[in-house]
Amino acid sequence: HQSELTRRIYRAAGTEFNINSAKQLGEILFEKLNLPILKKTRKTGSYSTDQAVLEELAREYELPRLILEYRQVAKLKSTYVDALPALINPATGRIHTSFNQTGTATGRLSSSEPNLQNIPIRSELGRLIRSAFVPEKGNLLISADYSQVELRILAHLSEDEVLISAFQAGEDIHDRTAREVFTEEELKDRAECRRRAKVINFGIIYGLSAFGLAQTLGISKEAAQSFIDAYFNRYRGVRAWLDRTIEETRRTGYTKTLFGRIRPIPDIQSKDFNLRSFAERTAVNSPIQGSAADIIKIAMIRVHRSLRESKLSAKILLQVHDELVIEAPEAEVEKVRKLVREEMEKAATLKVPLKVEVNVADNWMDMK
DNA sequence: CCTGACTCC
DNA sequence: CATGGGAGTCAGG
Repeated sequence: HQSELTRRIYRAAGTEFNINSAKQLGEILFEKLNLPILKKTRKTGSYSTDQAVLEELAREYELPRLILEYRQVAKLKSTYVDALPALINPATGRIHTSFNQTGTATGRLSSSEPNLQNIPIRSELGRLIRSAFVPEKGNLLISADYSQVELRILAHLSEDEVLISAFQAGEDIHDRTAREVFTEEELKDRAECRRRAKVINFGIIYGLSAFGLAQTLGISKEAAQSFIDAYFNRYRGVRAWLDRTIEETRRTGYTKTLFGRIRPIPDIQSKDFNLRSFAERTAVNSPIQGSAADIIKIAMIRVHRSLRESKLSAKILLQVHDELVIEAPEAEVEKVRKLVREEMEKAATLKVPLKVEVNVADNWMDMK
């Protein structure tokens, strides 16, 4: 645990210091121990000690490895373990978040005080925090999440033939991209190819560059560029849509979601390359992320209405961008499962089906 | 109050 | 030339 980690860090550093201070840590790593300076921070030009830097240094040195572990534990403790119990409302015995409906640029909701849209799930230790979220006695939690909703929206918007046929056939989209992009020889390591294809698929939605892909996959920029070229060679419709969307945004000055939500993108006409590049990535991402936000909002209304009309007492507890968490009496679970899937899948009719995964458990950790 | 770090989709 | 979209919270300074 944390105190043991702290001792080991002081020993590796050869001195005691405030581990939470990026400034002090930078001085220890790069001035006292003379580790290689891989990156400076953007605004202040100080030594970067971010995750990517520490991970690279951790290949050769002990201290950065310990710091990474310390930071993970410290964050989980301060943000969740220490903070959440104090926010239990004595009247209800529950934590109540605020959902903000006008805070984001794309139409997503945000959640605050506390943010229940960023409860840990990826790390083993972090996941344990989810097990503290439980339903009332006699009830169960139901989680319903849209499968690959943003890539399905991309398929719809771009009308790309390969993407559409993959989703219509119910294929694993990352596997399909792997088969489209990589050679027979490369595909012998199927798992690695799928992992890379997944990074590419998501990256496309964010306007990924060869440099960014190279960084993420730990490969050369040239190799990354050839993957991207291979992707666009197979997904011609996606390339055309990206180009068309940027061109149209440049002309009109705004982007629009499937349901008409507008986001002004003034920088798209900037002469500053940096500003304009950010604007172009925003212009392709916003209609995708924003349409997904539109769809789940429609789904929330449909689910709520349908639960009421069916005289069910199940309640929507949370929305986490592509997921709804519902609390239902055990006796209602089978009905609610079916109802939620249907209402979410029918919230919008696209050129590809919307698919929803439903899971049930007696706590939020065991739901997947 | 800003920055940089960590958490999520 | 810089280099993946959208958020919130925490600690340090």
